[in-house]
Amino acid sequence: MVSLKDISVRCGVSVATVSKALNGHKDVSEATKERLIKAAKEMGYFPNSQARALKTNRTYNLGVMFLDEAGSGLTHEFFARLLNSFKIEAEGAGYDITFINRDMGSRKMTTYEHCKYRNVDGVIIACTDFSSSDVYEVINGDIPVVTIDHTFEMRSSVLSNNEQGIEELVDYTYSMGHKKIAYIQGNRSAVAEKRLKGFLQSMSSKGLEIKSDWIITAEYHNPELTYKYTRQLLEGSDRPTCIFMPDDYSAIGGYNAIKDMGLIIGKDVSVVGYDGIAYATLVSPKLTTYAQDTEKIGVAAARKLVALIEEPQTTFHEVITIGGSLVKGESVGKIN
Amino acid sequence: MVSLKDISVRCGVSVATVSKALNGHKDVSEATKERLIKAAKEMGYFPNSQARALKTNRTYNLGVMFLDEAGSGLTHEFFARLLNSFKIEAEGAGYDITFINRDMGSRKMTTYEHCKYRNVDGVIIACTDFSSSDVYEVINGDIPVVTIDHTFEMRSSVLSNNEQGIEELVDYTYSMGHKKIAYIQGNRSAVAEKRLKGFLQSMSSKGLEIKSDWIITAEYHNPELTYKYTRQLLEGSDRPTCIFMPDDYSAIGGYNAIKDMGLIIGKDVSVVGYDGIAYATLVSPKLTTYAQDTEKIGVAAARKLVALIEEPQTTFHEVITIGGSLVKGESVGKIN
DNA sequence: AACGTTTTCGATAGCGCTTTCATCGCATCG
DNA sequence: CGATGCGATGAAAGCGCTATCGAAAACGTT
Repeated sequence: MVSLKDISVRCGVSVATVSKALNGHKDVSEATKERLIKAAKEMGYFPNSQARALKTNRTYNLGVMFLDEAGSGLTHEFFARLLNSFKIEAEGAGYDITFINRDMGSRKMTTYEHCKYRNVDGVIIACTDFSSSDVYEVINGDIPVVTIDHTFEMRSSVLSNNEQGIEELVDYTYSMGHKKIAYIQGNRSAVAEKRLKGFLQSMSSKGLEIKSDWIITAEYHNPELTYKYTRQLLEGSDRPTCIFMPDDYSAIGGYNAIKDMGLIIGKDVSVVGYDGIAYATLVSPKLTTYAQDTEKIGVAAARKLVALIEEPQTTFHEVITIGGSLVKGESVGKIN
Repeated sequence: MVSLKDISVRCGVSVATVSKALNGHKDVSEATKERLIKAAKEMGYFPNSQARALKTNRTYNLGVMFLDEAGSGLTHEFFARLLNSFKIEAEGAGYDITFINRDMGSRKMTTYEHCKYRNVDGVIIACTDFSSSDVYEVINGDIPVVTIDHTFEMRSSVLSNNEQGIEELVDYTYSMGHKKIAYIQGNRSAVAEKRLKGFLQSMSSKGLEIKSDWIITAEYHNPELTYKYTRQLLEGSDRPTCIFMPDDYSAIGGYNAIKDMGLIIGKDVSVVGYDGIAYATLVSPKLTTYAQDTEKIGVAAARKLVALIEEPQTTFHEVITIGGSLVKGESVGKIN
């Protein structure tokens, strides 16, 4: 590896001057600056990020914290898309992405300790158990943090407009004539709570009856469970005409339940998802859902995090809400 | 941040001794070792990975190189699952994962230069354009590399048994009575070639006719294109009884084409996918496919890469093939 | 008691970089 | 012409850590 010293020797200047020239300081003449930059390029110089980090205490590395048990995590399309846009935006700002966890190798450590060990400049927390002690430790630490879909006091977060999303879905469903709507929700979480609130408010503002039997708690990303509860709902004597599913993926479980019972989706029973994943437009009938703007969420999170790192004085903590959009599929039929 | 020096001061020993004690060297007495380790824990000490890397030239960081244009990449389930298991295995061995790309921020650089900049100990290359100059540069560099689903001379790789997978699918399809089989394949690549070879060999070994019109090149992960070609195949006067799709995801495009034409999957036309993604068992009818063992592939890649890094003398380059398994869904019907 | 051997520890150098401060030449000015 | 200021450069320190080597201490042996 070619170092600053190599360049300095070849050009007959000091290491300090080379460093300044390459970092665009102004106290070095244009002439030598040009000469040194040219030499650096010719010699294939690249700075050693470790050495620089050691000196400056800045790694230009961002930690990504998320849960990866139970096959979720990377496999989760919402998260994958989010991470993708976050990554692109962060890279554009000059930051790399590193996964942060607890216990790397034989070295026992908490996630926060891991952050310290790697010296990440900031952390994004998404798709995880926000009540875990690992999250708590990071939140209360001194590293800039942005959380996704969960807010903490004195911290920044990016949220999908979950409440409004559900409301729009209820509006649409109602406009199609549905009055008997069941609601299967995901794991207990801030997101689930927001959505449930949106659902309940919207229902009651329309004067629609909310049967407690029709509010069911299942799990996100679990089609089997949704399958089970969908059957349960449809086997009752009083059937809902429309069922809200926890998310698009688990909605497929609902689809299968309905099909298995010999009913027709969008005619006998309508279905509503949430997320707007790619499959939503591929399944038949196309799923009516609310598309979260994962790209915007990722970008917003990256920008906020970078701002918190680079301009801590002039950056304030805030809750950024990103709107999504209703996707009218074919899974909600008209009722007369 | 508490450093070695802090510990050394508090315990009245030298920095060197503390370092040795914490790294388990044998030239320090059990007594002091114990004492120092205890103090380190009490003081919340964690080594500074940058400083260590600077000295040892080992970062315990692995670079992941993959394409993320065109919405593929992280969103690709095959890759996401692969990365997940790779990550878990690597972390178990004490390595972190960092994404490696070209041009981070304003700093123009090739992927290889990025690796040098971050000093990654090794690189895994997957899901990318293996003919790109960026890959070429890394392959010819001096960093340990493992490639997925593509082999290079003098380098290690992990492959899915693509050839055999397709053969098993042909065997099964044939056993269900199919003789008129069409084959839609993905982008030109080593994988596509292997699979095509498997298909052609298997077909001819059974004496089945291979119509050149029925070998179509589409794209991986592109349901729209598969939709188009599936229609094209079925609109011809001579219809295949079974169509092989590039992958499970694009198979959904085929499903839709068939449904839109008023035909029934598994009865009028049979469908075969490839990959074994989660949706394969959720769509209806369940997709017959060949499940790649992404977990094993990721684990094998991580193990090989770590071996190449840690025991370069006793590790040889090899091509590791990971077997998958036939998934009999409901999309291939019996023909009399 | 004298010597060799082993164990335990510390001083030191240096990884590659940035940053502070001193230096020095040179133009400017009263 | 000496004082002043300014632009350009370099010497040196140090970030936190590991590795080398030599010193010192402890031990065993005759």
